[in-house]
Amino acid sequence: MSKPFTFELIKTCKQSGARLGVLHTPHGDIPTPIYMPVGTQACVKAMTTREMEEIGTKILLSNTYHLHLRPGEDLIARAGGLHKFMGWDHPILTDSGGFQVFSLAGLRKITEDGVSFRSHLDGSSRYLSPERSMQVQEALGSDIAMAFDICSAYPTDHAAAEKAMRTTHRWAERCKKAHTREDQALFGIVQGAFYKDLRIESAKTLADMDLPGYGIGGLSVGEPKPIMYDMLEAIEPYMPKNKPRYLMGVGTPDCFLEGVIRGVDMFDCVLATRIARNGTVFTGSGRLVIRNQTSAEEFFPIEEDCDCYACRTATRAYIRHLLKAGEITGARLCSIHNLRFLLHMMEEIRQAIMEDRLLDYRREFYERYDLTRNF
RNA sequence: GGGUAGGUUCCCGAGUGGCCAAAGGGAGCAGACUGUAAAUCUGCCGUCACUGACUUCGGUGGUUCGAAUCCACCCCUGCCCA
Repeated sequence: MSKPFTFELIKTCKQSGARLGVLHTPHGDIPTPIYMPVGTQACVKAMTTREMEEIGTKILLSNTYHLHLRPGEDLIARAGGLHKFMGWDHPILTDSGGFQVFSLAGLRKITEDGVSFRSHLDGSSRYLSPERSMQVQEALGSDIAMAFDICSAYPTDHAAAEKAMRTTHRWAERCKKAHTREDQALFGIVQGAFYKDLRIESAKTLADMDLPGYGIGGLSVGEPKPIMYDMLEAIEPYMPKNKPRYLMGVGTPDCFLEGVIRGVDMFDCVLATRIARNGTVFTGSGRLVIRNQTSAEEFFPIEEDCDCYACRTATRAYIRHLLKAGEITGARLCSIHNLRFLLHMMEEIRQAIMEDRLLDYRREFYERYDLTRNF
């Protein structure tokens, strides 16, 4: 019934080397490069699944850690799986919980076997391991499951980064062994912090495991962007050509461009929806803090040429008013716009790759985009 | 007319002799945000020549080394009684 998971590399951009492909999953095909909006708790904050479809979302991300704690994977399994539970009949990727272990530092203890931590909800003692993460993700029934990994902070010394990376590799093997669902792909995650030798070793080690796809983790955790780009360039030659590469947690317009040019196929990021709720929107000329006074009497859309619902129906002045008044619709309109902005940008990037002119596209983009109004 | 409670910085509201330019909210103005403990968090919020000075707590005058705080009178507001 369910098609095997495959990645089809359609072409590489003659100008930039960027990749154009299609990911075939049991819940549909995904064109790459792709941006995956994040719906941590089985919901992209402030958005309905219908709206997610309307803005052109092809796949979204959800989270093992959060859903395990609440409502629990068993309940979701009884509901018929995550797709049915949340009313999303398109592809879903679940993160393994590895990043939560990282971002909730202080509440956890990492051993060779796994991680014990305290629930941020009620303080109860919890335990996650590669096997447990696989078990939860299989119960959720996502199309793509991520291996349970260890994400190092920036900066981290070489020895600690190496140790975390080695453990991540062993855990990836354990994930592979524990993973049983044929209709779910398991992606490994490249680690190695900010050391090229470690990154390369990680890429090679994971490539040898012959997994259906690979995340690039541990980046965008506070390091300068050039360092992140260096890491991408270092591992690119060692990443399997016929497997999708997913740069985890990255989602600014310039990072999309620079990532795609360095061989990345997939991105996810909470930034778009988070800054939306906090009153900031993406525009082709840079970010706009629409919550600020300067937008109070701007009786025109966030972007005249944007096709999103917010830009078709609302003015900046109105959205600012809603945000200031604490009306949830303000956050919703900004979320719709920001997600659409990134999804649309990826559509343009794919088109540019198709036409072998991604470097031209990048130049044109930067001509309009004010990098001092970036992230 | 009598009694009573009160008038504090944009708003609400603490403060009742020095540690007060004055708690705490709110509003306002900014900043942060990249595999979401985030519709969150942080900063500013009397003026200026800003490690100091000046103006401010209904008004005027007084007591005191020193007053938003005590006294006198006046103005205004709420409530109660006639």
